[in-house]
Order: sequence, then structure tokens, then C-alpha cells
Amino acid sequence: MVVLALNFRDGPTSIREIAQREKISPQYLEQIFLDLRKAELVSSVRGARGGYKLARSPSEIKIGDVVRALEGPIAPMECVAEGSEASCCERTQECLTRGVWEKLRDRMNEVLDDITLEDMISSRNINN
Amino acid sequence: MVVLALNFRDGPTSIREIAQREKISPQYLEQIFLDLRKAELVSSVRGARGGYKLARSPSEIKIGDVVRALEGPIAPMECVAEGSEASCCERTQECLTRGVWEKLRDRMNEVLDDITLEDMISSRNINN
DNA sequence: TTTATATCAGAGTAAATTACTCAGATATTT
DNA sequence: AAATATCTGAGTAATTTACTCTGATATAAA
Repeated sequence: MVVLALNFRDGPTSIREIAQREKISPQYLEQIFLDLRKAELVSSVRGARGGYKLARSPSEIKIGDVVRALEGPIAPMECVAEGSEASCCERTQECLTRGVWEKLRDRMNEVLDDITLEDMISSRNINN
Repeated sequence: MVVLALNFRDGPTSIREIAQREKISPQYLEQIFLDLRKAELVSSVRGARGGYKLARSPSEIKIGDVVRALEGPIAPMECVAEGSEASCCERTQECLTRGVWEKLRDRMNEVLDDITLEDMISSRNINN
């Protein structure tokens, strides 16, 4: 996604290109981009000279969006993951540790939603 | 650890007792307490009427201490875990995402080091 | 129209991790 | 001596992770 952000003004970038640059297998990248497309973070152009591009500008894409698209809800424990609260343990009420995990979950989301792709490619914001 | 904090003024609490109360197998609990003892968060009393007790008062034990003792360094990615930085990928310098993971790691540790066992057992601090 | 270049999609897999169990030794109280 | 605990290392089934493989489909360029 950082590579796509760097190429944002140009046409679509192919998986092959990104794979070479980042030393990831094209096949694996392909799978990853499928998830990113389903989450509508990138759009695809099929056929020769095709590839992927960001669905919106780097400043409008939060790292949290990317992580959630690829790994599901951001949470330190399954039982406090938004959307899958039901399937955990049945002791929600009496659980003394739940509050801790909820606070941690919220802070994690805050951090990742506070950084955009734009922040990542403007080196000024990387080193702090 | 919360149970031990609740029993802090009394004598040692046996694994059997905690296992029943929290519905965890005694054998598994045993293994967990071994790690906690190695980290010097609890002390043990062997023999009949023995058990475990907190090594210091609940207000002096941070949740971060407990988590690190049981699960190792708190980090969102292996490559930013303190102590195991060497064994990750060889692209540390060029890695554009590393800064994000480091920031997330620091915030996670901050959250967990800001809550003590004392906070957890005084219900006033649980619900916020 | 053909050919090359891409994405699209689902299935499969080896290795590592997780969440435990088991067996037996050692220490202490009653 | 007997009962009650912790101590220790080894073992294991299920899940997850980080991929690969195969083949279909869409599009641009020759």
C-alpha cells in the first residue's frame, strides 16, 4: 500500500512490480490485494498494462483500514474483537480482565487510525 | 493474579482453589504459575497448606509485567519486540512500516503498564 | 484476431504456535 | 508415615499462518 501511495499520481501498478521491489512472491501478493480490493481500499485494472491503484488518496487511507482489511478486527483478544463478541467465553459479566483488553483494543485502534498512508510516505512523520 | 490480589492479606492460595473458581484445569494453571514465579511476580509455598501469593502488593504489579511474564515482549510484530530485534528481516533500514509498529508497540506497553492489579480489583477503575 | 499480460478465485499445504495434558519428582504440614 | 502441594520436562491435538498451485477471465497491443 505504501508503494501504491508513492505511485498514486501514475497509472496502476502491477503485482509483479511490487513483488520485485518488496521481495514478496507475486502469488502471495495477489491474495493480499484481493482482500484489499474487497475492502475497497484499492481498485484493479485487468489485462495487459493493468494493476492496482489506491481507491482514494493516501491522506484518506488510514493504516487501521488496511490492517482491518487484511487481518480482521484489531484486538488483543478474540473476546473483545468488534463483531465477534458472541462466540467467546460465557463469563463476560464476571470477567475481571475484560476491561483491560477493551481499553487496549481502543488504544490500538486509535494509534492505527491516527496514521495515514500520506503520513507514512512523507518521511517527516516517520521518525517520531 | 486477580484472585491472588483479592487474597493478598491472607495466606497463600492453592492452585486447586483458583482452578475451581476460574474453571481452568489445575495442570495448566500450574504451568502458568511457574512462569509467574520465574518472573518473581509470585512466590510459592510448598507442601500441605501451601500455594502461591503475590510477591509484592497489588498496587506494585502492573498488568504489563504479568503479560510480559506469560507471553514475552508486548509487540504487534516480532520485528519490533524488544530483545529479539536481531532475528527479524534484514530490511530494517528501508522498512517503511517499522515506524508504525514501533509506535503501536510503545502505546500498547503504556496502556498495560498504566494499570495495576490494585486498579483491577477496585471496581471503580474497571468501568472506564 | 491472436498473443501476451494481468487480475480473479478457490483449494491445498508445511511449519509454527497455542492451549493444553501427563507422569513423576520434591518439599512441607499434620 | 500419609496427605497435600508445588516443581519440571515432555508430549500432543487443533488451529493459525504464510504461503503455493492451478486454472479461469479480462484487456491491451501486435
